[in-house]
Amino acid sequence: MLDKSHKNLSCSTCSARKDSIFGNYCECDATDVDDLKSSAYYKKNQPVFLEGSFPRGVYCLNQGKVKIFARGDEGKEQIIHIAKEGEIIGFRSMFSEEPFKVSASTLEECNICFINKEDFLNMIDTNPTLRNGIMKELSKELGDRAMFITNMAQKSVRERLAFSLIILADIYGEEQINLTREDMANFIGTATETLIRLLKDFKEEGIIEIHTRKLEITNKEKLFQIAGK
Amino acid sequence: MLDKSHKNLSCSTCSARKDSIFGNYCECDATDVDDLKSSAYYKKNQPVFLEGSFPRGVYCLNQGKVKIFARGDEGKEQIIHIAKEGEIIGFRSMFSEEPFKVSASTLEECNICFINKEDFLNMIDTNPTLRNGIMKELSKELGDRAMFITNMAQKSVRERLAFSLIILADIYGEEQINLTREDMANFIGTATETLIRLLKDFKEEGIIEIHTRKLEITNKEKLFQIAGK
DNA sequence: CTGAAAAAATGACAATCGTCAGTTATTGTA
DNA sequence: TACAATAACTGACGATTGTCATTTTTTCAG
Repeated sequence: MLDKSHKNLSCSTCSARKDSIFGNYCECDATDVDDLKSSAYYKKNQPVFLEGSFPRGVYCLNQGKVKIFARGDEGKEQIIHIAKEGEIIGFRSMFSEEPFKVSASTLEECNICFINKEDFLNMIDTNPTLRNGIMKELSKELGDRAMFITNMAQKSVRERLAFSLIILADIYGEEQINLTREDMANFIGTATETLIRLLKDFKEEGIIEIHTRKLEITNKEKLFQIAGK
Repeated sequence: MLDKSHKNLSCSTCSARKDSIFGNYCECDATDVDDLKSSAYYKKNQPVFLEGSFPRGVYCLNQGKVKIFARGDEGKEQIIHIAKEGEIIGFRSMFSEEPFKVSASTLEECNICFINKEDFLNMIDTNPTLRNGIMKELSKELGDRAMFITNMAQKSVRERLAFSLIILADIYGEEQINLTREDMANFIGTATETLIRLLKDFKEEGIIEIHTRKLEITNKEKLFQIAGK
């Protein structure tokens, strides 16, 4: 259970900071950001922002994971990205001056800081290093999405599952992968039933161990092999 | 046949300029850019830049269409985007400081201008309007790709074909859509044979007319209906 | 601790779609 | 204009994957 007295959160002691854009690109004192931000506790499955709405600022993840997803025509979620500690989310629509094209929702308990739109844009304007970091980030993501699209279009579901498990293992790090079957299916782009069957196959092949909700990868080599390259 | 004496190209008389980032965001005189750029004629199916290489600058399309594509594990192309007159391509990897994640190749005869990396980055640094335009562009594309991924993952090939034809009609404007079946299949994310069969269906349903290579859309309403929303 | 609700799992079945193998049509060039 | 090369097309077939219906397991609030 996370500490809900979120008032205590401080950028200077934020353990996620080292992995963030702020940590990497901003020479400025952490206290500069501290004064601008507010913090909030989010419980599991709580929306952070919604497709179609206009951004009021950016969100910086202190603790917990957040899914970024779009909805298909029949309302089915397609998870585009899973953000972890240190990531800043929701800044794209601020630059494009469009409403959000995607929604964000917590996958577990989270502590999330918020920086106001004007303050953030002001930081970008006055801090070239931060600005370049953001541009680098945007460009990198565009490259990643090109690969994501290619995988979606050309790989079988089995291959995509292997590929996605590698990505998820990276996101979850030391922890075990902890997603509902539905979320995982929506990340891979398949039906929940198909995912469940394939997970069973992987288990029988000794690639993963299933501890109810949590997944442990026992043969990463083979995952790479199935995913292709 | 395009004029191959590309030395004549000038930004101030460039008909593509009004649709470009330069036209929209750059108050600076067109002659500023003119002095920096060089121009070149590309014949059909000529590479502009290649996945894995490092960018030396950016390319601005004066005339013609260019496909942007990634390759899957077995070398199969996945077309991510088709760029038309006025678009600037190849600037993402310059910011991310990574090699190109995608390749670009002409789909027809093209005239393409080139701006050196240093000159372009210098323009970005000194021109906030242009810079914001670029950031807006990057963000917009990220939003578009989220939708692209969702379509790929959730729509049937028939739905994706309808959707893609709408996009292609927009890109080709007054002209008729003119792509090889293979390129079109690689854009939609399907096998060439499947595409051909579906085009035949669409023709029989009175949605398109096929003039050998060129496609004409005769019932756009129905395309929207099939594509979903 | 218990029961209701949510999630996970299984089975049966059909449709979509990719693959392979071969034919016909078109294009570009000598 | 002819011919070789490339692209477009057709047919047959099976594997993959989605859908629907149902059962089992897990979660969580009272």
